[in-house]
Amino acid sequence: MELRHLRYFRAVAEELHFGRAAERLHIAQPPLSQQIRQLEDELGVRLLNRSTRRVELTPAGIDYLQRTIAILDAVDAAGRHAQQIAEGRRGQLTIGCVGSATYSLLPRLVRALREQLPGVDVGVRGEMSAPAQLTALRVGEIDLALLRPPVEAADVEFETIRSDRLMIALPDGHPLSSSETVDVDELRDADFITHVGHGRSVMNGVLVSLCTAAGFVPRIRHEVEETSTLVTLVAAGLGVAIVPEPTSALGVAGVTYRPLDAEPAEIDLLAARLRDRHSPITTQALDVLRQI
Amino acid sequence: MELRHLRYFRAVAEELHFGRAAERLHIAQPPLSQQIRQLEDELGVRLLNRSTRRVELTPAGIDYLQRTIAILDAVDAAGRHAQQIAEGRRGQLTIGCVGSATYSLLPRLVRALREQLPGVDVGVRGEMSAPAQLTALRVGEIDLALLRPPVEAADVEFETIRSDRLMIALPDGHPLSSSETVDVDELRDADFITHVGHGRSVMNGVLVSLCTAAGFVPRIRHEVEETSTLVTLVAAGLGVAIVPEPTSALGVAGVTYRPLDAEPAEIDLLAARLRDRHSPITTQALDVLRQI
DNA sequence: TAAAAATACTCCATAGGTATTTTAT
DNA sequence: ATAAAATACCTATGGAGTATTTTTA
Repeated sequence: MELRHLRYFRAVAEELHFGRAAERLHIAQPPLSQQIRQLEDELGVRLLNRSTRRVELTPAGIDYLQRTIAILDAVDAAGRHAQQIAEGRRGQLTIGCVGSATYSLLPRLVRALREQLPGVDVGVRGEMSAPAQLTALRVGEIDLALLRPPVEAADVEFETIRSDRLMIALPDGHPLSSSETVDVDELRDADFITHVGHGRSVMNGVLVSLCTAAGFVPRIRHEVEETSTLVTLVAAGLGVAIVPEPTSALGVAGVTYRPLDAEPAEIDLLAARLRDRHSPITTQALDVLRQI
Repeated sequence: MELRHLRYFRAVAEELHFGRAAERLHIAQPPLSQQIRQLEDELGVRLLNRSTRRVELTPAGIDYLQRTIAILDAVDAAGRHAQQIAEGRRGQLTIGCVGSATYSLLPRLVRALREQLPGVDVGVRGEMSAPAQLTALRVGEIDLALLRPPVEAADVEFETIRSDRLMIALPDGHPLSSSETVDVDELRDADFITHVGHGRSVMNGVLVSLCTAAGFVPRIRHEVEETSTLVTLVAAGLGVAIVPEPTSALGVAGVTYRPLDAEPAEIDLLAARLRDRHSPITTQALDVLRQI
């Protein structure tokens, strides 16, 4: 049996007329009669009661027609889905994200993806350090990483998405909040709150290198896992923190942000994916990401 | 596209080897390669990544394989269902039944049908008079009727299923319950409870003809719609009733049944269906009915 | 270099066309 | 008498076979 038989049967069953059905199928009537008979012979079931004056479905034919339509639709749907998957418009996508973009860029990206790629099932893993994201990429835990430099990995492909101003997060009423901008030098005596360090957090490295350039070693009083914790501790007056501008999107009360006078004064946000396994879905996602 | 493409794709996708798949399909390898390429070209999607050393499914291919298997299974299922419908082993069947068999034969029949024709969806309309069943047959409300003679209808086909002893239903302690059997003559002064008459109930006709043959007119005190009501009224001492033996299966307390001495002493139970529209499902049902 | 997929070509089975017959109203 | 399905027969597309080449691990 072939789909041809089903397509022909559907036409005859819907037209209830071999001549018109043949016309609709752009074939002559005799081969249509033959194919229908072939189908019935193969099934061993009469699907149509026909005289020269009337064609009608048997009970078995009524059921078979419904199933035939469902099958033909399923064949079409299978093709469309395969195309969508090949184009990256359908499937699973899990995105990793550093803490400083988890509450600003990431939600906007997810919203845009849902809108522009409705067939894609988007998963999210926020508050991941850059090294953790590289590992997650390699083991397939995430398909796309959003992280900050410096990162080195030959098997990963990077793309700069945006550059974020470095800010100093101060408790409300802190002496330094009176000035428009804050110089790194002015932080010589400050207590710092950072993400846990030793190469696990990029921002920790930024803090150390900026202070070292200014000729002092930062006094780190608290190390935290999550950005939300970091900002909350600042609000509680336990210290200050250097953060990329989007962190302010968290909107924790009691924190004042001031631009940091430093060189460099900005830090990039990168999108990364594995160099091999260039799945079309990550390509589509990067397209959407660039539009934001 | 044809089912051939799906069958071939399934084989290759499951074997992940064109040579073995071709063997499994009993064709040579080159035409298999051609058909797969044809499928991919038609879809515009690469389903398999292949080198001379390794064949593997693309993400689109993985999805397409699942759908392919579902489609091929659906094609098989459609054929099987059509066959079952043609054999009367699948479909809808509604059975009408007179009151006196509604509580004995009918439940047994339904149980047997569920067992022997599990694909058949059995519906039931009990407590129907013979004329009502004939009408219901004609309008397609029921497919099979269980009724008692006399019935005349040229468009309906009858088959005698069984013969039931006529009984007299008496309130417990009724004088006549002391004898083993009851003669019609002894009922000359009895109050009768019957189904509503005037050709609507066969048993009503039986009562009248038996009494007329014995030379008296029965005193009918109550006419009821349902057999259960009839028996309940007997139990309440409001009168006696002539019923076919299976009515006793109702098991209402306070009623004594005695064989009736009459000519005839039995009444047939018939199965009936429309003479045209000989659906296979009613044929199957009659087979089951005969086994009971 | 060896295993396996792709290519090149050939052949024939059968889908589809044309002409005609049968059938039911 | 006529419309429409079935039958008979013919044609040619394309599915499948054989032989060979290409590719990559």
